[in-house]
Amino acid sequence: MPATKGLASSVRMRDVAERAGVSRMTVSRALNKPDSVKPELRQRVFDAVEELGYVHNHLARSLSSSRSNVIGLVLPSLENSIFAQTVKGISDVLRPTGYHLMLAESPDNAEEEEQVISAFVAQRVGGLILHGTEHSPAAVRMLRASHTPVVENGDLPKDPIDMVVSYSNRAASKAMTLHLARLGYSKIVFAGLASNPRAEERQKGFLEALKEVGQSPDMQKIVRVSRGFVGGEEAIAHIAAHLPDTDALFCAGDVLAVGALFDCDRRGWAVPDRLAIASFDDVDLVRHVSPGITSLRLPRYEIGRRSAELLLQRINAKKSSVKKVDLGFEIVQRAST
Amino acid sequence: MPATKGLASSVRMRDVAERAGVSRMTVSRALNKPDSVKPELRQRVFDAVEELGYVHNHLARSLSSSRSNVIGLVLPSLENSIFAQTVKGISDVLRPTGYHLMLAESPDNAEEEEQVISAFVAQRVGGLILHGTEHSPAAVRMLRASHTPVVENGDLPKDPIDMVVSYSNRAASKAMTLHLARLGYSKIVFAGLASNPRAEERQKGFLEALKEVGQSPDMQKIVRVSRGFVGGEEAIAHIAAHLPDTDALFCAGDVLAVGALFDCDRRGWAVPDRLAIASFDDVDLVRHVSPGITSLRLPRYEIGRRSAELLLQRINAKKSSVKKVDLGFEIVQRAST
DNA sequence: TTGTAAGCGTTATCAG
DNA sequence: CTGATAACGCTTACAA
Repeated sequence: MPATKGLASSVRMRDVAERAGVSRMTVSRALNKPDSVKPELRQRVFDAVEELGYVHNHLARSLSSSRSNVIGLVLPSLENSIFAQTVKGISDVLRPTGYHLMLAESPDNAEEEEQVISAFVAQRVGGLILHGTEHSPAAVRMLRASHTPVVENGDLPKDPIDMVVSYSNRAASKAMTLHLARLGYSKIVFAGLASNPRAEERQKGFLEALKEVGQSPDMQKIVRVSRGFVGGEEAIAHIAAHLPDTDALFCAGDVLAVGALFDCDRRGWAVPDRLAIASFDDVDLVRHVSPGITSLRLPRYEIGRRSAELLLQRINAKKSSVKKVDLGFEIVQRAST
Repeated sequence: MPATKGLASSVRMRDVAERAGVSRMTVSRALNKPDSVKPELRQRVFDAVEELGYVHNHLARSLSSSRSNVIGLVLPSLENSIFAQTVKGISDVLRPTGYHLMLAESPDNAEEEEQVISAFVAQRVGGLILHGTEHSPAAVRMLRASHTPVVENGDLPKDPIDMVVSYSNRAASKAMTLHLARLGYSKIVFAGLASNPRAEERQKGFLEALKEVGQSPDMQKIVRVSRGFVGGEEAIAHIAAHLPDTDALFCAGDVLAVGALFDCDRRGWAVPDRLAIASFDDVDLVRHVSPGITSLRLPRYEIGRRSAELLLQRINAKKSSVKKVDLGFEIVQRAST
């Protein structure tokens, strides 16, 4: 049993207790509920903690109390800075509460996500925020069985695991397409990444809008491209080669749209006269290029804030009322359309 | 003691043991060292795990074994996608080992970092990777006292906490400045963010290079700007107003450089003829703008990979030899200079 | 190869 | 307000 190797740390609560001349429980209380301990003893405890360099063992605390102070966040990728705002929203809520946020990256596929979720559940996190919208049945079962409070962020799923805070990818995509139609564009092409559930919703929204304005929801108007700036170039190349009369390009992501814009520049295509460009997700970059790109502004920060709030409410079992929050979106019209 | 609220999960190892008709130890072994259990029993255990939806409790495991399977990573910000590669490097090493990476964001100041480090130590992580280079004395004491293996990433500090895997900000900055001088630029301005230790090292490198080419290390040649694209605009505005004969701008970050390039575009300044632009950190964006921006390519992925490797070696107490790894950098010459 | 007993460092409970 | 004791769920050490 002696911890000869591995996790060291050595100083235990009992050491602090001895040093301060009190029982372990008094130390525990001084640390967790300072007001419940007489000022004098409390001070002795704090001094002992300081002198010994004691660091509370949350492992033991969680095990014993059946409560964790960590919230897990699963993100599909860190390459995309769009999540930075969501993280900030979560942190701002969590900071004053004593909860800590730990994130893990997981590719956008249910199997790998299951590994990550499983690791978080194994650590018995107090709650989980998931960006992915497609989950393995095993992951869902695990989450439900463990009663881990969960908030999903990436879309408004039909059958949520637990709580949802998001916007509708389909509605946003549809709204932008209608916006383009209203501006007079009639040959709109949609460029998106290879299939993931949110990308598909965005496609559906695009097609729905076409139908609504009396056009055939033609799959030919959808181009599937690679990730990154190069994806935008691919979209333009496709248009140049196969759909030359296209008058507007709607990209399912900022980076794609900027890549497309750069490529138009190189080709001498005037934006928006030869081709209008619109994008999904209003990151800083799209308003700094020229022309600025018309974009969908999504409530990234707010999603983080509300997610954390709901999680804390559920954990503290105050309200369990709210299950689904649709935070909407906004169209930012710029010079590119 | 009953877990009436909070962490639920209910299914314990003993439940699995009963169901499989074996002792808890056999379950434990089947889970952790499958080969040490007879195939038949092992299968019974796995079946029971499956049927009951059991998820291993790593809290209890770590507490009991004094070993953790999580590695913590502290990043100054997620806004900057430069860290995505480092995270990938770490993940690639960790994935096959059963270790899990958990990241936390911490602003670039020692006090807030201390909170985050403290949380990780409280969770008794198996190892820690820190990007910040400036740490509070308390944080260092805590890390040393807990014997947590630590790798620092952001620079090559004089007095490392434990291990270091990085490049030299000063050397990189100096090399790029000398590169510009070699190309014939003689009125070089350096634009950087408000002070953090790495930013200061970059300034020093710039000034050292100036001295080396026989120029006065003049603080007037250093502009302090805001974060983001707007910082690049500020740099150009400063040059236009106060240092109009500047022939090259060296930005201590990509986004700054791109912001500067965009602003030159708007002003009708030809790059590199009116003004050459170079940047720190070779992200995707800088080679997609036109002209492509000359940049310092830093070994982000490799830093992650080596950091994780060193950490695992230290944890497994194989080699404790390597303490400091300088991974260098590379200058990528493009059309902007 | 499997089982038994003790303990990891904390907190819940209840008595004082 | 403080302390003794028994868990929390797992693994180490040792015995069979």
